[in-house]
Amino acid sequence: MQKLPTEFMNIEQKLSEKTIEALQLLYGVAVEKITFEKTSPDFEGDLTLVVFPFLKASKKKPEDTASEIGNYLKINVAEVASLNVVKGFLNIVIDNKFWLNYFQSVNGKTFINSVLLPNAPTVMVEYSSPNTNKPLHLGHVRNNLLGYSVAEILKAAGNKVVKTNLVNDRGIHICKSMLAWQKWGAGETPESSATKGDHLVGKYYVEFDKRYKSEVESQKSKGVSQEEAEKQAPLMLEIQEMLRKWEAGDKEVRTLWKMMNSWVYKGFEATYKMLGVDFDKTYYESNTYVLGKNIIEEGLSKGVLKRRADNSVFIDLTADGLDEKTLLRGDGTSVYMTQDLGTAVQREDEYSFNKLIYTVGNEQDYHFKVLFLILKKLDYKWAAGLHHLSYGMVELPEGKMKSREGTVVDADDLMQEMINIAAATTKELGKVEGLTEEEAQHLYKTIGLGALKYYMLKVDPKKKMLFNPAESIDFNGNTAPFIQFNYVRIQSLLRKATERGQFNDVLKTDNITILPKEKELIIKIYNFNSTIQQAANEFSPAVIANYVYDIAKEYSQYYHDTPILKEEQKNLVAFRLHLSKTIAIVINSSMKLLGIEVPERM
RNA sequence: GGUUGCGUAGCUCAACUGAAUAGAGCGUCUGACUACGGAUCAGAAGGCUAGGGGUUUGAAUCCCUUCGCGACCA
Repeated sequence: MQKLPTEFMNIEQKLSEKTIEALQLLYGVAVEKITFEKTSPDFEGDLTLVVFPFLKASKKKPEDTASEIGNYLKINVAEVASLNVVKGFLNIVIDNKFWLNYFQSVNGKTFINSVLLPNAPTVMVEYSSPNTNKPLHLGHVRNNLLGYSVAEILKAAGNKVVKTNLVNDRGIHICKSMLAWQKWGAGETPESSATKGDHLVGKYYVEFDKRYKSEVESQKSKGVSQEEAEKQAPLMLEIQEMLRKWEAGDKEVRTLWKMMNSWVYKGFEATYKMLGVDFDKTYYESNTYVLGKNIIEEGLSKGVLKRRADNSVFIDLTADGLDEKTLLRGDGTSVYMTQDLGTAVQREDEYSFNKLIYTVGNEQDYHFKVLFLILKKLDYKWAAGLHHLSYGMVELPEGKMKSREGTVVDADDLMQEMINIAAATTKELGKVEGLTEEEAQHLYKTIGLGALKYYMLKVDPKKKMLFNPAESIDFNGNTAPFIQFNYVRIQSLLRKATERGQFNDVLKTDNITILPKEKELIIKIYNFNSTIQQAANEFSPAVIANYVYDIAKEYSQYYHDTPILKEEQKNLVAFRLHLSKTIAIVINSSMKLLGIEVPERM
């Protein structure tokens, strides 16, 4: 983390200490902690103390109490330039020199330190978690972007991060595409059909579903009930037989499974690469699904788990407001929960993490609540570091995505679509002049995917969101292209200034009167580190997204009404250029945390 | 039915975890506009924060309740 000048770091604390002193001296109350707030933009000042809580002790009017405390601070804290009192709010103005000094100390520096402390906590972030029977869709996109961004934010906040992916590569749904391919695929491969592997396998999954449904329908027309028809359809019997063979390690089935999965992985790899996400470690359910049974034994011996008459094992969570949860069926087979217990323990053994973050949709809120509670009851002390990063569904303007109605938005198609829109818009605005074809293509990708990523990340993860592609790629408003544009404009400004020789290397801040907007910007820069911390604590890229938009917008206004290069005073021009440059660095760093690239020209 | 999450301008989202007149963007209306790069700028309208009650000096935020939407669990 960037070191702030001690003087600056101390200002809030100094004020806080002196306030405590004042309260003791004036009213004889002992207060442990005082926090200052940022002054509302409508009022003059930088920091604000709310005095309402002290009225009981002072037995005076809010205004008088505020003035008394204020006067004490003015005398005892040198950096206090002036004060004003509005009702119960004491607004403190900090000396301009102070902001300038601060700015000088961060000028042009990178804010995110990539060197970790030796005792940095380890945080594991699991995300993506795809099934190998179909390609990724819009919902996965939100998952991947969230997981990746949260991992980057945690890194920036000083954690050692391990990104993991748990691939669901086994089970009945995987067998479906296998069987369909075997029966009707006629040896089709990704190469022979020029199709991405995951899309090809997905096609057979759909094929199976279609045929199976028609079987069920024909059974029903013979008077069989829905439930019976589903169970007795020949395809269902075949698929179950295939799953049995897979579990028994049947050579033929396993070979088919391996081949089709390898197609899918190749497809996923391309999608991940395009999306810009990656993993340090990939787990496969085919390896982990047997885990967890030993934990059940352990739990039984500890008496935390109990066995029913039918031999199934369960845990009673009714005292915690939850239900009884079965962990092992009567026939000894395990359930999802069993596997997740085993996986968590295995990961702790491998990495001894301080935190483990599961990026999974909010439809699984209950599952994770139960999982974490069981691990706590089993007395694993690391269970306190488990966290479910739960996110809401992505909806489209036309409504919800339903795979059955064919309204699923495919991830690859979506990304291509975004790039196409970006290309069309960019060309229309005449921004590609002088770029080679290759550079132009790269720019479209940067803008298109940036727009997509920003649009999905700017919303609070736990809330459901509406995805509107056209709106996301707007060059104005709260969008990535707007932020990227402001970054690019600064680069252009700096180039021009360098040509004119206005950009001195050494920044001198003597005799500068800073504008209110400049002070605002400096304060925002100052808040960058605490914003990263907040985002890390909340596991929320939205915090960063809103921050970077705010600073870009503020800068945009500043740029518009300040003649940066026209000013006579040389050191003022240099200051404004340095301020611009630092803002560009903040924008770039923030966008990196969101996994978004910024172009140098656009 | 049980559990749980959500409900903020016409629309998409904020509000630093309880503070000042609830903020942006898009859209709408009214005026401006020969800067270093605006796909511009300045103003305006738009809100009983789903409804009701409570706690508090102070509530979009915490508690209770009704309604609406969703998700899980049978």
